Amino acid sequence: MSEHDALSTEVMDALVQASFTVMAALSQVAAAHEMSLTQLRVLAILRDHEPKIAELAAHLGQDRSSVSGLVDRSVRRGLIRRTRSTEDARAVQVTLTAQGQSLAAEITAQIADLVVPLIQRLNATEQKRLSALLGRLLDEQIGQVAAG
Amino acid sequence: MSEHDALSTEVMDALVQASFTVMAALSQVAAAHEMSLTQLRVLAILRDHEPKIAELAAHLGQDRSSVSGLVDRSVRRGLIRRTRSTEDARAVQVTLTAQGQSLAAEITAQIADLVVPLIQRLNATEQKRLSALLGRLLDEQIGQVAAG
DNA sequence: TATTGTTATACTCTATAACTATA
DNA sequence: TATAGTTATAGAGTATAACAATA
Repeated sequence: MSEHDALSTEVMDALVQASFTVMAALSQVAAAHEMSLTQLRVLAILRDHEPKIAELAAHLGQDRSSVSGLVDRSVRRGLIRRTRSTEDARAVQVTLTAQGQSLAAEITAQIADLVVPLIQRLNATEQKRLSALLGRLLDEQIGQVAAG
Repeated sequence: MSEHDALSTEVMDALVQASFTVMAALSQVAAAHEMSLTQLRVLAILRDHEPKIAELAAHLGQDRSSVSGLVDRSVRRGLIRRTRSTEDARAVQVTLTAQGQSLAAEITAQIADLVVPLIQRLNATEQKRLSALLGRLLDEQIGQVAAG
C-alpha cells in the first residue's frame, strides 16, 4: 500500500469518474434492450470474431460454465447461435444471427449517440490530444493485486 | 440512429477502452476482497456520507429493496451498520464501522497501486492536460436513450 | 490423461409487488 | 394517503464441482 503524488491522484479520480460515466451510458443502452453489460459485450465481440466458448470466456474473464449460460440466454432470444466445430468435435463456435447483427449495429449507434455529444465539447485538436493520451495509457495491460 | 465523424468515433473507442481497463482494475480489487463492484461503490460513498437507504439507492441508480439486501450482506460482514434516524423513525442511516473504514482505505490504496502506474506513463504536463480534458467532458450528465 | 462444453448447485444482484410502521 | 424500509419471489449472473464426449 504505497503513497502517490497529488497530480497522479487527481488524474486517477478524473479517469475513474469518466469511466463511470461511460459505463453508465453502456448500461443504459443495454437496459433499454433488457440486456446486461456482459450480454452487450458478447454482441460486440461477436461482430468481429467467431470464438469458441473457452475463448469467449477468456476474453470476458469468466468461467466457461458462466459463459455457457450466457450464450444459452442469447440463443433463446435469437441473437446468436452455436455451431459445432468441424476441426474439434468437442468445441462450439459462437456466431451472431442476422437479428443479432442488426441489434449489435443499433446498440453501437445508440452508444455513439450518448457519448459523441460529450466528446464534441472538445475541438478537433483537443480530441486528437485526448485520443493520443488515452492511447499512451493503454499500451499494455494492467497488473495484479494481492488479496488483503 | 445518427452518423458521427471519424475523429469523434476514434475518441469514443479510446474512451470506452480506457473505461473497461479502469473497471477491470476496480473489479479485480473488489474480487480480491470477495466483493462486487456495487459493494465497493457503497464503501466509497460511505467514506464521505451517511446516507439513508433511499439516498443510497438513488445514488446507485437501484431500487430500495436491492439496496436493502446489499446493506444486509455488508452488515453481516461487519463493514457497515444501520442506525435508526432520530428525526424520522421510518428512516435508516447507513454508516461505516471501524472495520469498514479500514477496508475502504485499503481498497482505495490498492486501486491507486493499479491505476497510477498507467498514469505515470505520462509526464506532468501531459497528466495535467489529460485531467483538464476529461474534466471538460464531464461537466454535465449524460442524456437518455430510447428503447429499440 | 487432458480438454471442451454442459449441468447441478449455491450465492449474489436486481426488480416488482406486497407488507409494516411512521409521517 | 404518502413515504421509508423490509420481505417474498423470481430471474439473471457468477463460480465450483462433477460429468460426458472427444482429443
